[in-house]
Amino acid sequence: MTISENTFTGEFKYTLDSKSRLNIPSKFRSALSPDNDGSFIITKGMDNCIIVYPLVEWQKRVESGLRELSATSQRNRLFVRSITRYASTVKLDGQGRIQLTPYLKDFANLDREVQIIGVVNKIELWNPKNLEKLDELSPHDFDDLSEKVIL
Amino acid sequence: MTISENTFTGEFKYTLDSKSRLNIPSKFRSALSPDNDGSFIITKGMDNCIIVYPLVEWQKRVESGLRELSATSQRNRLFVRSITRYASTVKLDGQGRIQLTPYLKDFANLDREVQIIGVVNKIELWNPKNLEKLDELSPHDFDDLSEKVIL
DNA sequence: TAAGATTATGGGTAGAAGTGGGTAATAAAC
DNA sequence: GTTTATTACCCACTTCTACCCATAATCTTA
Repeated sequence: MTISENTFTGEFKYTLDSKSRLNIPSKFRSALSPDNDGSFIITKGMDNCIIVYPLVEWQKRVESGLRELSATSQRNRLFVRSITRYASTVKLDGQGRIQLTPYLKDFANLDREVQIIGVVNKIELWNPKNLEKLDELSPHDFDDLSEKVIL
Repeated sequence: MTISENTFTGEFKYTLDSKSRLNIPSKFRSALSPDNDGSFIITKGMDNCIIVYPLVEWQKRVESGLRELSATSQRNRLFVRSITRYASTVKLDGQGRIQLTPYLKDFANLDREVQIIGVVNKIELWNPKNLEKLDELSPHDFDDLSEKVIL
């Protein structure tokens, strides 16, 4: 609504129920543009987390990036396959939840607690413990990048 | 009537109520351009303060920088995540207040008294005690820091 | 100065949000 | 073809919050 569409920020700690269902924060749901029809693509992230893309964001990505990458080298093809292989479409249920696949749930070491983070055009799902382990960016790197973004 | 839109100057000392609501000075509210629809982004600053951006100011930064940063380098991923993680959208209520998130309130060590400072295109929220400490810095250090305080 | 408007602060409440569980429909396995 | 497992769709409960109304202090202006 007030937020620009398909842009997500903020952090939430929600719980996964016995049916592997996860509530998507209402702020994220309302940021989802209508043409997504309440659908996301969930797939493997690169840091032991699950990535959730709005359907249309995923499609953009496939068209602009992955397609070209996959044609070039074997290394790229492997990379692309590793991403698309475990990607699946999920749709919000009546209560605003999505269902995680067993593979992804296992991949991200999720049991009950899930840390949900908005990262601009996608959403990341973390086991809170894995998130803690993540190395913080060095102040130098932070400054360096900050200058490019001018926050 | 106002100096210029989305430009904030001056200092105020307001109180946080039992529901973690904070009044935004009326001078700041009237400086807020209408396209913000009364919304801000609040996030972590350096030195234990909270930074409040008008929504459109934040969006400019996202579009000019964050969104473009590639998701494929670990360094960039850490950077983008570290910024968006604690950023959340808040909207003025009927009385001109915003609600702080528990995390940020804790991060800035806020209990009841809040020092609100206009810093050109953003607003900073401080625990008055932390501000006193900052005043002890030499003017040179202060200037130096100010230029680098990006968040 | 008096009267009205604006501002800062407090609190109640209806509705929304997060969570849990039952059951019918569908798919998979035997 | 029958049984078992999974999924989709309801309904129920508790907690939280956005919205409303209220009051006192301050500012504006006639």
